[in-house]
Amino acid sequence: MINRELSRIFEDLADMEDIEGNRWESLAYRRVANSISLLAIDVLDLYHSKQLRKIEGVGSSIEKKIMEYIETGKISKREDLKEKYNIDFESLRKIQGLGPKRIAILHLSLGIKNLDDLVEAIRNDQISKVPGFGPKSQDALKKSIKFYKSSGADRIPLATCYDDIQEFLSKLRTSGKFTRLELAGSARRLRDTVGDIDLLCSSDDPSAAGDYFTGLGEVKNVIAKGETKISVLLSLGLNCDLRIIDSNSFGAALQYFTGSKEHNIRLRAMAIDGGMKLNEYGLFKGNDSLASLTEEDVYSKLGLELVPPELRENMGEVEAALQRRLPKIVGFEEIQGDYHTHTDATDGHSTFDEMVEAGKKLKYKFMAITDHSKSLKVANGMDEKRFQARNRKIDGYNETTDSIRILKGVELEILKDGSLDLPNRLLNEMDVVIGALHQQISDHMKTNTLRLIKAIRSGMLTTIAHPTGRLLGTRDAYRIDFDAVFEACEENDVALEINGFPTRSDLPYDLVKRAKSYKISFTLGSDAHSTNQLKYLWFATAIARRGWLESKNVINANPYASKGLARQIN
DNA sequence: GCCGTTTTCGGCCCGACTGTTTTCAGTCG
Repeated sequence: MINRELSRIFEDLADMEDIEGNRWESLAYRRVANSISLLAIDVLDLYHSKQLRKIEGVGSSIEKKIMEYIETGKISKREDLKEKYNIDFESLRKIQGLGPKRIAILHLSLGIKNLDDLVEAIRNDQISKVPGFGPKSQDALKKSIKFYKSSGADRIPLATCYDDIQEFLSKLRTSGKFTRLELAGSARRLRDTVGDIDLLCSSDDPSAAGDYFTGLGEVKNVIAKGETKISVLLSLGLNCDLRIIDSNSFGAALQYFTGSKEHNIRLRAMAIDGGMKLNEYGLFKGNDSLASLTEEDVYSKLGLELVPPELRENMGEVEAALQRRLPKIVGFEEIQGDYHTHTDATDGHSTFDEMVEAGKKLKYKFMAITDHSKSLKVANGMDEKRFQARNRKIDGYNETTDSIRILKGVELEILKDGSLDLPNRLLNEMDVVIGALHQQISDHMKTNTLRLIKAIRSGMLTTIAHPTGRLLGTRDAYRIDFDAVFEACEENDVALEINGFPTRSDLPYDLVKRAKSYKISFTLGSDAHSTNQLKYLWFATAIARRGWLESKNVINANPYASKGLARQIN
């Protein structure tokens, strides 16, 4: 996958154009760097299918640059600028407080090219003597470098920190220092990964509230502290911004700080077109405030339906809201059970009884037990004999209770040649057959795609498990022609899984939205390997919401769900 | 360099905070 590399290259170009004073080119490059970094699909595949222009912000000039990069490994414009600015922007830009301009000043005055040079210059007390810098700047840079080196990855899966965030929120709420406190930013939009935590509050005594906040035990370092904005580093390794807001403009502020940036830019441009101005204090016409108390007011005065936070990505939601055609996205409370769980019969850590009890406690109407098939040896995958015994056990259990129905399931290996890991006579007994690629993945798109399509056409699968195979921060999506796979799913009544396991989050939301344009159903699964991981079903639901799915698209939200076979409802 | 329910040209979001400044530029979100 070349996305990360390309995204870095355009950031690099943006930095150099900034120094050159070409503000708008810089803006264009930065936009493209951002939209490429959000893509789950390989830009290389978009190149092959001649769809580069479909990437947000890619016009003719940037399209040419991407093609040049793929065909020659270089972009001449960048090579030219690199002659002039031989600087490692990538590492230097990660230091808080260093932007392109200040990096350029340090480069011109001290010859600083990279992080090592910067550390050396600080050690020699050279920075504080550069015009525009001073002792405070030097000290701040020294601190930033220290924090950069001690911190790990910049974004972490939402599901791995969401409990911590909620706990932190509830501690703040019960402190009595705030009249209102809300989560904003990408965590409120339920993006699959978060880079920092944005909080909004109002208080009768803002200054005392701010002091309370910076004095918390969870706060490791205070980065900035003003009257309305405080920025800190939390001990759980995330930055946290707290904005202190007048309660009269809470709705406008909540809208503003929930983002996304791209969504807000669209809204503010709309405001301008209507002779208005939108900022975190409200929607204004001249000096008159038109809306500020609630988010709904702001959207309404702009002529829009209230857009759910999960959809605010500038991916068509503004147009839909304008035409009052926003989807009624599936509700968390509509999800009646889990389509993907494991037990200690294979690689899980909880027993069958423990998992079933936990499902019952969660008031699930159904739960599919989908242990691995025999070829996945590392997970102690089960053969036909073991599955038959397991199926009899499930039948026996279902006789004893009406409160939950346990579905006979399997996460089935799709073998290298696209054939299936277990015989049809066994698969016909199953309620849920989730076909999965785990082993012997090819670098060739065609090979992977044909392998999947052959399995889909077998007539035995109900669902494709974690379709892209990506692991957040570890492994990119497999190279697959997703449109061809979606088409095959549509033709053969096979559903797509949305896997809520934190490092998977697969399908990613943008591909969910793309798949929705086909007549495909979706199953949500936690992929829980122990009872305490069943909560990941909630995050699968979050992805479904971000992918614009309605309850009719999601089998788990459907009265047929407990009958098992996904193909029954298509 | 991109983009279009006014526009294929002329715009391009907006404000807080910081440090180094005598009024503002750079950075950040």
